[in-house]
Amino acid sequence: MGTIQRKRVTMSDVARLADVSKATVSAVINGIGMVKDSTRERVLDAIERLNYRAAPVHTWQVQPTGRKSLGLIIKEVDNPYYAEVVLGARAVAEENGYSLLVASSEGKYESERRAVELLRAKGIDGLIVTPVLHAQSDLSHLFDLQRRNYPYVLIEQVLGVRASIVDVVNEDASRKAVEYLIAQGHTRIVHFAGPTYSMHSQERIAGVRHACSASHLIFTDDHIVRAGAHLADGYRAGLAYFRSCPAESRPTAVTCYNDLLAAGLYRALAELGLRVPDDVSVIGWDDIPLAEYLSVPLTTVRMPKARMGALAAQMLIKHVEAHSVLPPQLVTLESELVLRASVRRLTL
Amino acid sequence: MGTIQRKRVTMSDVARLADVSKATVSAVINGIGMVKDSTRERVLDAIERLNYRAAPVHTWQVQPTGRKSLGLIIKEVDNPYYAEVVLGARAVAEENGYSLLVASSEGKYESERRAVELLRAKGIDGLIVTPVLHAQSDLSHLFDLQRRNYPYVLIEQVLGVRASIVDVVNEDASRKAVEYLIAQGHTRIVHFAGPTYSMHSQERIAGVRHACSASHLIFTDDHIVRAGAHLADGYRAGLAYFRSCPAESRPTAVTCYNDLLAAGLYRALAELGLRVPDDVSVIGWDDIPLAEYLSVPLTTVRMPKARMGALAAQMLIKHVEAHSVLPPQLVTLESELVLRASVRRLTL
DNA sequence: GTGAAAGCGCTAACAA
DNA sequence: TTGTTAGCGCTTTCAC
Repeated sequence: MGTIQRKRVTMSDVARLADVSKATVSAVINGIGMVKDSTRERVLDAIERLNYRAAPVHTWQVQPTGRKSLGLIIKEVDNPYYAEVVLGARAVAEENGYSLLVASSEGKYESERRAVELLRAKGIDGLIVTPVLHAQSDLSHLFDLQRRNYPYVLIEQVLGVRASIVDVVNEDASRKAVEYLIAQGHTRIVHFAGPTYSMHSQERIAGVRHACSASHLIFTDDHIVRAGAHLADGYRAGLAYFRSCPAESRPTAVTCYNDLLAAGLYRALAELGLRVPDDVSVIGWDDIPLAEYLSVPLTTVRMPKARMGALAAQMLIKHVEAHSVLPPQLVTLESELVLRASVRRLTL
Repeated sequence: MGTIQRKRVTMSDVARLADVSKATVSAVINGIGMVKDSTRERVLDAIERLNYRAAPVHTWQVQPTGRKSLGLIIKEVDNPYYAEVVLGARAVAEENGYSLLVASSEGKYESERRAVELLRAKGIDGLIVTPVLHAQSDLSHLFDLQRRNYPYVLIEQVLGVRASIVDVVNEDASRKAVEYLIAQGHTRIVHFAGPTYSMHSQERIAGVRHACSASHLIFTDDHIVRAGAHLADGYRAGLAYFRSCPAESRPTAVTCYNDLLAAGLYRALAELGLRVPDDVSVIGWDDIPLAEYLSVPLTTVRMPKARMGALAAQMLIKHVEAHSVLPPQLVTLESELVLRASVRRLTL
């Protein structure tokens, strides 16, 4: 009663209390070998009495089957974009006998750092990271991995790290999207921007900016609306922006950091009595499954989400299973503009 | 060249090649203590040459800060329902200094089993599981946890396991939903059912069935359409069902296993020229964020998703940190019918 | 700065 | 069926 646990309860404690040897305790716990029922009872009872929990065993021998594992650190749990990336990575992992463990940084550097350290320390075989953009861009946790010769792959570029990377050319896609809008006769374009912790967000802004200036369109910081990454963000930003926007200077088209933003914007526009695409054209990014199921199917820049995850997993497994240190590998994928019904051709 | 690696490369090998002691190698890897630059170089070089990867250390001492961890096994990565559960669990975990690791079974028993074993074997401190319904209902992996006195919490009931559980009364909610439809004058109700591996799916079917029979409504197996859990499933099933359904016997209302199904159904109906709610009323389940952003905001049964995750995490942490074995705890939450625009009042 | 040696909690091999 | 013993790969004193 009220006994204070000073030290971790160990297998020896259990053995002592049950009056058996450690080996017997081990046998009971792992359900191997034959142990007399009465003995098992005693052991189990001792375990409960002491609240004993076996310490993880670092089985230095061949990994027991089904213990191979990969980690994946994403940035937003509730973003279908990452869901598809996870699914792609998971498929490849399973194919190769690996289990996939996912952690999310939710855009916070500290969380990412802790997740990286945790997964490595726990003996997960390798890591895929979608790194958050950080003010001071502290890469120490990644350098730490390098030092330890720990296999990892980055999804999304991060400057200053020599590692294997899978990424997409974002600027290119932005250009295509904006050029398409311009070709349809749009001249007043606004961009709803994503979170600052995302490199993709930055690249998409830059892409839109360049494409506009290349076409001699005016695109200032006023044409960038900081929105976010979720449905509610698109709704809020859309409502605020279009409410305070005089009808005559209203943008004819909006490009959104992602499809979720676009879907939220749809609703805001509907509430304001504005129709898509008649009054406002909308372009999204990612091509999440929802995009084609919206009331007005969404024109969007398709990211090869599952492919990115799959490729990263493939690369990672190669590194994990290599008998020697492999040189970093860089794969860059293309994105593609998917034309649907959310953009209207303007009469000139 | 071509040296075959017979055994795992160990720290001793590195020490030998670098001509230092194991302690020095350890110091270099962990970046602690002062090591002469030239020595560090030699060690790092040896690590690379041998492709050495430090084995996970089972630090029997106090866990280094930021190593506390919880595992959560979900059933579908790309289902916003689980995203919310994860978010709820994650928030509580972080608050208490735990990192959350997520694995998905994708509805497959084998995956669940492997994930459970992996997370336990790797020394994750505790587990939350949304168990898949399995034909033979093999619970051995859960009993294994019991035997090991390993802390875990179930989300969704599973028969025959004495464990801490967080769940929702599904049948009740089904009844409320159907009674609401009936009160609105609906008499021809069809249910789009979810995947067989989900207990919730079964319960929702049963709930609808009971509610109908309680109101002397005809509800046979013909009124159950096996759909699935995703947008595409709702679309496919919707298209198939309503296409082959003579107009005069067309259901006036559809209840869907989840909101995703409902959203997919929306699109199918639109393509068939049927309007929601004018021609067909729709009720969903879960109340995912999307529900209120649909073109016709969806009436749905709200599941306390984040709360379930949060509560499970809270319970789990209590078990993990308890100094003695705690008795299983059972929490049952209520769900709530959220009235939106997708159900029409029928004139009689 | 570095090395030798002790010890961690556990499993495995073998003897009883 | 059970106990004894010998490791496992790593970190950690503590001399040098």
